[in-house]
Amino acid sequence: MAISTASRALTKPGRVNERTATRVREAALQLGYSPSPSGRALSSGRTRMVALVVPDVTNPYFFGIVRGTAARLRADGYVHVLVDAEESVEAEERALRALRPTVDGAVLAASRLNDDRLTSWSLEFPMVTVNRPVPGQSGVLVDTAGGTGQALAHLASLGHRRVAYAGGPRASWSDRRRRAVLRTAAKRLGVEVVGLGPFAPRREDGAAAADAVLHADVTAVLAFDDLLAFGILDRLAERAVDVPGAMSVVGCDDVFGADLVRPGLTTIAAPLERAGHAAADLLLARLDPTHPGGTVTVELPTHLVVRGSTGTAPLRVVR
Amino acid sequence: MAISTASRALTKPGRVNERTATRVREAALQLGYSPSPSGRALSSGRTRMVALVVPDVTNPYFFGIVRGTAARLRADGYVHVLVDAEESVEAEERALRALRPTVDGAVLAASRLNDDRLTSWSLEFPMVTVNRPVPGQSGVLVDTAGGTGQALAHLASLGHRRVAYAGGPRASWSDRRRRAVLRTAAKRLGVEVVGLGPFAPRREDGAAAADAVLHADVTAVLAFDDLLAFGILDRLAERAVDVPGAMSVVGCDDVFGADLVRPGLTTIAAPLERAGHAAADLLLARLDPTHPGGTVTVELPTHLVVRGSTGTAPLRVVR
DNA sequence: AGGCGGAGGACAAACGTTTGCCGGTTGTTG
DNA sequence: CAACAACCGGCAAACGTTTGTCCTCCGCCT
Repeated sequence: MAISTASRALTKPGRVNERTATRVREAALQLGYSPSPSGRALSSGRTRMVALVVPDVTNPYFFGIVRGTAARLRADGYVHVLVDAEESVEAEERALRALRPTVDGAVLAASRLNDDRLTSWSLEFPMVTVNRPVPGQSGVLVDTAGGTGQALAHLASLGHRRVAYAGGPRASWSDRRRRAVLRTAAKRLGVEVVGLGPFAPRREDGAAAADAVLHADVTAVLAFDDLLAFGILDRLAERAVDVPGAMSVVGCDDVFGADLVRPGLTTIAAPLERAGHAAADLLLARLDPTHPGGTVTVELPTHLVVRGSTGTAPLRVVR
Repeated sequence: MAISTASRALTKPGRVNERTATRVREAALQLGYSPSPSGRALSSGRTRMVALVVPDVTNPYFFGIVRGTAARLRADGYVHVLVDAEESVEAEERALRALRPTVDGAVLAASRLNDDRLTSWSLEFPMVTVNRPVPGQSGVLVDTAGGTGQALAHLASLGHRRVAYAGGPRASWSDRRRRAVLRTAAKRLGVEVVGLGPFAPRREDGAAAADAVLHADVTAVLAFDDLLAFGILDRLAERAVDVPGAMSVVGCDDVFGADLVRPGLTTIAAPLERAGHAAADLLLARLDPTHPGGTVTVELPTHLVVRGSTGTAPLRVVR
């Protein structure tokens, strides 16, 4: 019995006589044999591992993505290495460099890399981005811009006529798209939108955002994300501004915690777990050599979750 | 120039002539050479990977642990594979079985496995547990029991005389220890403690817990963890019970969100990031062949974070 | 009977390291 | 000057797979 026969018996159904195959399987079972991933990797050049890079593992925004990606990968017998890029371009590149020989591909969520670096990495090994379109690359996008339009309509129907947008980083693709959508939606709905920011998508930056909002003479604010919205709520409470009585607040993403704050945060729910799932799906397709190439972009819809932080517009006070 | 010389030049400082070593390093740099992890793993039997198993990646309790573990591992050039055991014993064992040949060791956070299985796995490969002592194994424990005593003292000093403990799963080692600590602390402080539960450490179970608490004629409740406390707060709000006016609530762990709820949750802060760090530290020590063996248990202290959910006891109403 | 082809098994090379061993050169010491 | 050690480079085996190629049977067809 040659080693090669055993190998084929276990991995190439039909290649060897069924009787021999059975004999091999039984022996394997009895000896407690399981193939060595290292040996496999060395021989095949594939490790069945995928890197999942996120800017910050403790940001609840990424929990869903991590979970969705993991679930899809496991279904195909892949495992993933989770990398925390610490919100830093250097750490992100360091991780990619270190992991490139180890993994078959990567999922990059909300990468901080610029287009050039991203493109250059995408030549090195198969990767899929989430919320970060790269020309010529497959990716998953969450249509928060569409949700923003919906949120604005919601506010308009509540009687708000002047609304602030507490925006995110200028470098953010999402932010750019949302500003664009807001412009046209505002015109359509007859609502005035005041763009503020940029603010970092962190709770601490909510104070500055809230102050800017209060200064902007509006009755409602759309925050770049939920973390920023949390910070805005904190600051508004501190300044004794009633939510939603005097000010309505809308977040984005519906992360863990959005229903913990009081009042509950009205927010644009992003299907993050599905996004992770889709990203892994795309990556696995690219890793499958039998699969036709080509780049695909998946865009996932969002929906508005209305909680207590939005209400009818207060009567405008002319000052 | 033999391959072996190059290998030694890169990994065994001093073994080859410094001039040769430099030459090798330069060539490596120029050719963009980096050693293949697969080849290394095959030859050395070590992969420089570690499994990190948690019952639920979306539970904020584990964020800190993940982050701390990752940081410590990265410092030694290890990477980790994050596994979501989905709160299931089967999934946990499946993951361990699948990963055993791939990783050098494992960190098990809050494992759901019973002692026998755990001991049996610990013979298979090096592992370290967090909050789950296994005889003869290294581990990290967070002293939430001590914190519970502190919390009870806090409540006593606010005038509470009868306090409920909304306990966690019977299988939980933490829960058992905390019940024991509460017994003696209650005696010392002259406070009556009513043990309730078990409740699953999830927000949804907070409703049942809150109802039990309201029925127990107490003025304060210590919850098994923050998630349960969140659920209790939800239910109390629903039933229009003022917190902390009519009922004080104390959580445990200080997870993300504890300062988002209104009122802010008084809670026993667990140094989770340090726990992850310590766990990785222990594991790396065991993986280092030059390191003396022996099992170590690290116990980390907790401290009470007082927020708005605890206040002076209301006057007792006799009914 | 001779030729053909398919099935099934074996051989060996290849993947990229690490490491035990050997041997040559050089320097040191009695 | 001889003996010996230290230094340093090379050879080859080993790790555990996968896979291209070859070989041998065996049945079948003409």
